[in-house]
Amino acid sequence: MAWTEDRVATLSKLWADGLSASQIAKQLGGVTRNAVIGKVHRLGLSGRAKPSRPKPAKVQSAPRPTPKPKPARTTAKSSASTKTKPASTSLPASTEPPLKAKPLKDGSYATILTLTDHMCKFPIGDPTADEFRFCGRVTDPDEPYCTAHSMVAYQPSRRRNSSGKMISIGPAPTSRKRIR
DNA sequence: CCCTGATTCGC
DNA sequence: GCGAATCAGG
Repeated sequence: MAWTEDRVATLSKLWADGLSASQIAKQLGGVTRNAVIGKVHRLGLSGRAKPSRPKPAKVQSAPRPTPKPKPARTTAKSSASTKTKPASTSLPASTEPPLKAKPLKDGSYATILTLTDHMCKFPIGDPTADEFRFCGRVTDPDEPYCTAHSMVAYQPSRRRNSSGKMISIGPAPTSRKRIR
């Protein structure tokens, strides 16, 4: 399974959303959690919830039989500070858009198998549940999400409504399913 | 024992 | 670049 643009986009979103690698792997399908983690590292976005760690005192002193006498690895690549995630779209309004999860109304939902190029790939529902689907609305040829969902997807930070109601779209890092 | 991410290295 | 194997920690 190749890492297409939309899959990488989904991966990035879910990873930034706080989902674990195994959950992302199950959702994407065809990959293991190791693949997800490996890709995440390759993309350069490994530490997401670790802003307070300028000195990664890794205790990698394990006597693993891995000969590595060449420390030519310049660790000066982690330059990302507490910067927010770059949003491709413009900054949304102060209040969240009135757009909620909107699956197809004729009953046919888009799944990971029925997704095509111009279908919105915004995840809806619990990723670990069987009822998990995607938006499926028409999108621009470039963006993985429909116009409305792209704004939601690239929100800089999660906010709660004044009535204590969470934005009920996207995957929620709740519930864990037993596998294996 | 279950899970998590991190790293290495053969492909 | 990819990901299984492995490591290390919670």
